[in-house]
This record gives sequence, structure tokens and C-alpha cells, in this order.
Amino acid sequence: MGKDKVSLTVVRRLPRYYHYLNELLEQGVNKISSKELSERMGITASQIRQDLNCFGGFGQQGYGYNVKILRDEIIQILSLDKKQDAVMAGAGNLGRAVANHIDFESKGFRLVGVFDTNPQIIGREVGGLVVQDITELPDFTKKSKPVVGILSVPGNEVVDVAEEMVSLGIRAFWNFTGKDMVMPNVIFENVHLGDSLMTLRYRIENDTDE
Amino acid sequence: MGKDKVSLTVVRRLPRYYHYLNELLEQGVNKISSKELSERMGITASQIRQDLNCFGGFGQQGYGYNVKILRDEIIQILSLDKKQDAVMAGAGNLGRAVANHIDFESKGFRLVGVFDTNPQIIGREVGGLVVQDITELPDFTKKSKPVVGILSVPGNEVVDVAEEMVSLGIRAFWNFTGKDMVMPNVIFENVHLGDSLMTLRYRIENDTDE
DNA sequence: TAGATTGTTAATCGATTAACAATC
DNA sequence: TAGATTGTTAATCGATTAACAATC
Repeated sequence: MGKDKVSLTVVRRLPRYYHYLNELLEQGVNKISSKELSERMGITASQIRQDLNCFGGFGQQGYGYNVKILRDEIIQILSLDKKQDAVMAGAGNLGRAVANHIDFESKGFRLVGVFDTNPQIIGREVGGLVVQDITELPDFTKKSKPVVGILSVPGNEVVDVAEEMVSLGIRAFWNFTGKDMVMPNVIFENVHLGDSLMTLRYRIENDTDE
Repeated sequence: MGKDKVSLTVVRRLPRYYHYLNELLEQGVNKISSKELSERMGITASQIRQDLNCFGGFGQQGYGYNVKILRDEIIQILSLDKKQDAVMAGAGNLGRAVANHIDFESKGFRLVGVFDTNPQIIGREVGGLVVQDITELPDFTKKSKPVVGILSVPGNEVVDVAEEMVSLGIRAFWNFTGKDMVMPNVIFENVHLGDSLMTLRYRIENDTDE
């Protein structure tokens, strides 16, 4: 069949659809048209139909979309039902918050190891796991073969840590260090909290409501 | 003069330029051409020149850009040099991490108050401040007139908390709850950590390097 | 069947890239 | 001056919106 590669712009909207569909399900709504959904989400009905049709025809002409079916399709598309193992490097403020706060399971992952260099932190419980010494990382990784690395180390350490993890076979990262990382054949999903705050500063001064 | 409104797409790239320019300064580089910068950043020289020219002609033909001058211009554009006060609602895992981890000053803000409902958390020190009972928020706000609210409460509380803050005169929010918020004449800078993780899940399965 | 709403094609809009004249 | 590189206009590309035929 050879489906065209879908643009990341579209993919990044899928979680939003997912949230709205879940909300509808909770409200006991079984059926929704692109028009109704567009009014709730503040985007055009056209865009919704275009987005969904990148992945398949999930609706029914004259009727609309079955909320549960569509929600489940999005789970499939995003692979949220297939859990992969993740290890975290850096259990400082931010790492601990991420480990404790994020529901990995519902996002298609399982946090299986947390590592740090700081003796004050090693041994503490974070995200339901005991923080291990980062020197244990190679053995642990060879044993459990995690697929994802979560980078919550200080910015100046990120290159070294990422390179070590890549050498251990990890090929995808959730990167909280704020440093842009690029490596061939490696996926970096970068979170730029500081940049978001700077953008807010701009928006306040130049009142861009949007 | 009536400068055209700059698209948020461009504005969201400014922090990135800022980081790269800072890095260059640290390396003692005084001068850079759009071509050299484009190679470092992995974007086109054309885009750099277009982006910067939205805000003014900061370069010199035949020479390039003075790194320090350009960096300082970006600070001006983003208003990072004019600090505004922010209050945080919700000092759970995530709120504490944000308060402790983020350098507000360098992003044009000052964190002046942290509030929570949980007696276990009230009185603790977070981000250099003592966590206050959220019932103190109205008095505190009337007194110190903060401009920004940081929303790190549980998702189901965000509407109530935001509405209270708006009623107290706050018109801009850094929203960590993962819930989309829209209110007329109010700025919401939304951080969607969970969505980022779902996108990573998709990218792993569909290997979109980019 | 008539009405509604999708899937899909075509038109528009905006953002990115290319090209080049201006000029340091 | 000659060479380099910007600022800016024009061309291209991609994403969004509009329109409508297909069809439930």
C-alpha cells in the first residue's frame, strides 16, 4: 500500500485529538462530527478531516465519527498500547518531577531505571524505582535493553551521557537539558522549557493573544 | 513606524538564536555570518536573515553580524532584561521542579510567590520562597501585583485557579497542567509534556529522524 | 429518498528558500 | 577596488482552508 510519510506537524496534533476524544468519552458522547469537534478544539473542520485522513477513513459519511473507535485508532497510530522501556539519567529536581509526575504507561512507555551520580540521591525512591549509581547503567542496559533515554542531567553533561547511551544501543531520547542534540539515526524529542518561558515574555510585551 | 506583527513561528525561534549566540560569545567568537550560523544551527542562512530582519537590520553587508550586538538585540526583542513578577499555584512534584530548576531572572521574570493547598507542603522552601497557603493568594496578589501565573496544579483544578487569578488581574499564564486553556484577552503559554512523550512514541515506531 | 457529513480535490495562504541588487 | 555578505524581493514549497462529489 505504501502510505505517504505523514508530516510531524500533523503527528503533533494527534495527542490533542486524543485528549478531546477522551473527554467526550467521559461525558458519554458516542458520536461527533468534524464540525462539532472543530468548535470545541478551535480549529477548522477541514483540518480535522485532513489530519485524520492521513491515517485512514475513520468516519462515516452522513454520520460523523464514532468517538470510541476514533480514540482507539489514535492509540494505535501513536502506538500507545505497545509499551517500551525507558531509563532516566539525572534524578535532580527536574528528573524526579518527570519520573514522579508523568504517567509513562498511558504514553506507551515504562520507566524501568533511574540513574544519578550524586550519592545524596542514589538509593532514594523516584518514580517507584530506587535511584541507581550511573556506573551501573551499562550493565543494566545490557540486561534490560531499554529503548529510550530520558536526559535530565545538567546541560554540560548531556553530550557525554547521550553518547554513552547511544553506544549502549539506545536510539531515542526525551531530552530535558535544553541543549539541541543532533546525531545520525538517533531520535531526539527536545523539551525546551526555558524557551517557552522566553516566548511568554515576548508575548506579554507584544500581546499576541493567540 | 508601525512594524508588522511578527509571526509566533519566528518568535519561537529567537530563544534558539539566543542560545547559539551565547555559546559563540563563550567561545570568544565576535563575528558571524548567516552562512556560518546556519551550518551550526542546521537551518538555512536565508531563514536566519529573514528572521532577524523582521526585527531590524542588525548585520553589516560584506561583514556579517557582531555576535554580542546581535545577542543583546535579541535580549531586547524578547524583553529578557525587563523582569516581571510571577506567582506559582501548585507546589507538587512538577511545580517544585520548575521553581527550583528554572532560572527565571534570565528569562525576564522573577518568581515572587509559591502557593499550595496541601498542609504538608505549605511552609516548605521551594525556589527560595516559603510555600504559602493558597487562601493567601488574593491578598498577596493585591499587594505585589504579579503579572504572570504559573499553573502547576492538578488538571482538574486549572480552570478554577486560572479564573481566580484572572479575577485578581493576572493576564498571562505558563500552564503545565496539560489542559488547553483559552480565555479572551489572556495569554496562555501551554507546556504539553505528555504530548511530547506521545509524539516520541510515534517517532520511534515510524522512525522520523528529523 | 432527503439530509448530513465524510473523504478528497482544488484554491488559498503563509512560511521557507533562492536569487540578487545594495553596500560595507 | 574587489570580495563578501547583508537586506529584500521573487519563487517555491508545504500547510491550511474551502468546496464539492461520494455515500451513508
